[in-house]
Amino acid sequence: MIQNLTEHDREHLQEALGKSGQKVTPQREAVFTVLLAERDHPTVDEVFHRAREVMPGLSLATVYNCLETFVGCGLVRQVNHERESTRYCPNLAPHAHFRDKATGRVHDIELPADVLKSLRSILPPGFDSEVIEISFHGRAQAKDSPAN
Amino acid sequence: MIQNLTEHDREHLQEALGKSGQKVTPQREAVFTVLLAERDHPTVDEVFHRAREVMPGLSLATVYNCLETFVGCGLVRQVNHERESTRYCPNLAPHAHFRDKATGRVHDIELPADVLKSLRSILPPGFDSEVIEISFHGRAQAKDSPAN
DNA sequence: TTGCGGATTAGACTCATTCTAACTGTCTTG
DNA sequence: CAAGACAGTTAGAATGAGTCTAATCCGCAA
Repeated sequence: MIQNLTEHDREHLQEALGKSGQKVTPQREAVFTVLLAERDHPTVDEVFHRAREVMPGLSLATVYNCLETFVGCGLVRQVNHERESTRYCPNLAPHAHFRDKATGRVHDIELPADVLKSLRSILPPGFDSEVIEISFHGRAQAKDSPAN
Repeated sequence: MIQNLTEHDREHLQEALGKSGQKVTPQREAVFTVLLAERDHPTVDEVFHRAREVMPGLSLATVYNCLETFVGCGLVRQVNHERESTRYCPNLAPHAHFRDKATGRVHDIELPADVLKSLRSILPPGFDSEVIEISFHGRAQAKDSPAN
């Protein structure tokens, strides 16, 4: 089920970690692989269980550590909805999130540059934003393949 | 410091509670008063401490209950940022939130109808959203009066 | 006056996340 | 090779926001 990383993804991992002076470890590779394998915005716990199948000794603390590291070097994004468990997403393109009320599933919604721009424009002068989070909450019609 | 409710606000409270079959109680009035008095997006704990000054016997559980009730009948909105404590906001007009990295303070950012509309337009067909949350995270220049 | 039901209360509990301290493995330098 | 340094990993304890529970309170109706 969980494939190995492609050469390309492995380099991506290596480069991002390297830039902030960190190394590729088997654990980090396993966690990263899990994130890329199924892009369904898993929680830490879900990542933990999936990665365990491949690396049984892996500890929960390490999964937290890896994910934090990845976020720190820009490899993945955190997704928070209300006070639910944090989810992780390897999609780095600007996008919003839609959480389906019925299933709890999170879908990525593409965010066109002009919309992003108009959104930035509502900030009064003096406000300088690095991160914008946009999340919708509602119902999605069927369509069970998660929109990446 | 904490004024009594204006007649207008009291009616607003009464009406909203009444609509969902609930009553105005001294505790609810106190909590609501606190929310209106200082619109700085307080956490539950902050609401608790402020309301205590006026009603010393008030319990934390009740503050949670009141706030949940208010959210349920549309009197206030919850504001979540990452995994920090939930904050509460009596501003019902559509608006985004800006969290100042330096101070942690949350500012309301007016959200013009056309921006809101363009935002809604990015949802693919089949996605029906009831709630949109937009939050910025960055630095705000000085200006210590919270932009309501 | 009795009883009902919503509201309130204190404290126990949950559970995601963070912290701590010990351990591992690798790299360096002597 | 030995010794130290050091990042990374680990299990389990600690934290803390939020929820649950069971007892109590209070206004009102029978």
